[in-house]
Amino acid sequence: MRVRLQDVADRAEVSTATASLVLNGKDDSISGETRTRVRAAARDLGYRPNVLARSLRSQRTRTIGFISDEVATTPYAGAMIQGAQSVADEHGYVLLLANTDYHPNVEQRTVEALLDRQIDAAIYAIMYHRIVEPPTALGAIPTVILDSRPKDEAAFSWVAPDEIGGATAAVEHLAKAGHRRIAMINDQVGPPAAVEREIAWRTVLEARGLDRHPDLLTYAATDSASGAQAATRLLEGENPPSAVFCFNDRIAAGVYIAATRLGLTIPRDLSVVGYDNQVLVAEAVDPGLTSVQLPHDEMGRWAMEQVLSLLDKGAGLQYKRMPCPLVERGSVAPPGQL
Amino acid sequence: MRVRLQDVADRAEVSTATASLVLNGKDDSISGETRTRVRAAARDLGYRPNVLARSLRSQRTRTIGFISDEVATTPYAGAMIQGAQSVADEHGYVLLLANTDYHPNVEQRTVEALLDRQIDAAIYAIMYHRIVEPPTALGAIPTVILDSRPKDEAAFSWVAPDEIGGATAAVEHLAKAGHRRIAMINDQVGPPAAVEREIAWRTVLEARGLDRHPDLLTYAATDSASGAQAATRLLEGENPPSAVFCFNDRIAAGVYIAATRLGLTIPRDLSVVGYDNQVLVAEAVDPGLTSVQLPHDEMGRWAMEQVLSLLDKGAGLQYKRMPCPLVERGSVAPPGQL
DNA sequence: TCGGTTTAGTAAATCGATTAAGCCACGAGG
DNA sequence: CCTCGTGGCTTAATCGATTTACTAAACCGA
Repeated sequence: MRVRLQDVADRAEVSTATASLVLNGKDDSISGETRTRVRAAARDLGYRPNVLARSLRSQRTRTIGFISDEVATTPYAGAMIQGAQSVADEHGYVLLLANTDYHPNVEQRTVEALLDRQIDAAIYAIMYHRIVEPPTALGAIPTVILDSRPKDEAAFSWVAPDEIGGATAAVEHLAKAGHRRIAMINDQVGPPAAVEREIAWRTVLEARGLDRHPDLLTYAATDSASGAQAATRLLEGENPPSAVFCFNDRIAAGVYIAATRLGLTIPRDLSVVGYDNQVLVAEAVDPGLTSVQLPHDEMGRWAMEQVLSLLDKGAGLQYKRMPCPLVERGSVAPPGQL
Repeated sequence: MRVRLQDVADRAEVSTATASLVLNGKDDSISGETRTRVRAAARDLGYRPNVLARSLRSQRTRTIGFISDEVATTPYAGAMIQGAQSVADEHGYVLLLANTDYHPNVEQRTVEALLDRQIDAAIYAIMYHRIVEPPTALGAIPTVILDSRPKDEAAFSWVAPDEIGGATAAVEHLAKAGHRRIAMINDQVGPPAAVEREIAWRTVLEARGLDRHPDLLTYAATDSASGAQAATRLLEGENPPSAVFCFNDRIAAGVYIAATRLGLTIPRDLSVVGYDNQVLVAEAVDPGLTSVQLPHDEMGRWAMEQVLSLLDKGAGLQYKRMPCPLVERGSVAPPGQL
């Protein structure tokens, strides 16, 4: 059996009250001699408090619920969990994991399972496909939304990638290299990220007076095969672009495939920029893919910090667009003389 | 404030004992009329038991600790967490996450944080780089080792990929396509997985009487740049292989890069098989990479099932090598006439 | 009518802490 | 000599459930 406070108290020949007071540093009114006796007893027995019992009394569990719709499906979630977990750890908190399986009923059930366990607060990490509306049950505790925006932006703290900034940097990078015909292959499903990246792309073209022919915009599913198809359409069209900005790295990989099949060399004949900076993809292609990094770890950290300050300092709601830095590899060069 | 059992009891005009008995189905000695009253009260008030209080009494928290050295670093962990989490969920259990950061002190600390929270059991998921020795503190509760083997194999249940089977299938696949000079690019660090895959490769070559020239084996770091270097060595040697079996998909991606630079076409001039089946990599290259799948989800599920049966049925220790199926794409063809 | 068994429910202990309130002895002040 | 204050502890209530032991009333057959 585990050592209880009672055991410590017995060994030090004091009451549990005294033992508790000493071990929690509220020992103003305890004599130095007793203090040492209690501490020695605790050390000798290897006493560790039962957090359950303490939490029941204090009404705080130092546990944060992490609710996610795809803990595993993408490599994304991992980095966010990692970030959140490490901040939690620094503050003596722990993460309780839940999974919604994209299903409202499951979500309802798992959120309740967390609340039943008296989590102090929650992080609702729904991948950035949509505007979310967290289950009402979460209204009972501080909740921060991670990697997405709530329907009611004033009701929750939230953090999401600065898509506009990231996409702008990507397109500017191409423009600065000298490209005047910069195409975009966007996600055909049209999640918020896609909408924002497209706006940024369009804005840069306008601001710089670049070619804005409608053929320069096309859509694809977010896998490399679809990306290759879309790129082929683009490159075999009447006025092929000299650079392509892709919704994600998988599509960008498809652009590589299409380019190679058409006898084009990257970056000599075609420059490419991706999004997500999936190292696995970006380094699997040759030359390495220049891509915009999604700040998953930072967002996870920010979310947890925000949760804790909501909890400890009773701070107010906040939201943040986390910068998405451009990671340069070898897929961008000045346009060739075609 | 949350609704307590007391509130339900008050509303139904019974004692908390009766309310508890009814709500837990131990109502043999409670009249039908009272039963309905209690249940109605609970429903009306939306009563949900406080799991903390229950756990304190019952000494079971229905919580499993998931200890990992890289929750996020690889996309692997996600799938294992996912598998474990979904089985846990089916049984009304919940996952408490911890992170060792590869650091024994941190590990010690976080494991204790979990034990302080009275987890019922643990899964110790250390990525398959090494033979592990879980912290002794875990001896106090049932523990299953996931994706690796314990130093003392008889002390824990464990599950790891069947590397021998997977690698054998990969090399056999190449041999059956007609290749007689099958090279291997292995991980230069030499984790258990590398050792086993190399044994399997060697065994198939021997069994089938294929070329076993020492030049056919070389080593690389597990990224694509190093893979490309190693492949270049191999292909520019005196007797280049017609097929390469790679320790992982990133190295395989390097092989693609090297082949292209040398003017070789995959699979016409060179067949390639990878390991890990990282979809992101395997589909980013052209043609798609044939690769051996690591059964992360299945291992996660198995580990959790084992944990729960240790817990519920007091079952005995077990271990399992989970099969690694070969996923065929387009990177293997019969050898050309060189 | 009486002892004995059911039936239906309750009081109270318990899990392992925290903490407000109270008690006792001793020394100082009036 | 009595009271008051204070240092140094302890007692007991509390958090929200579960569960054992017990009671009170109804019932039952002789």
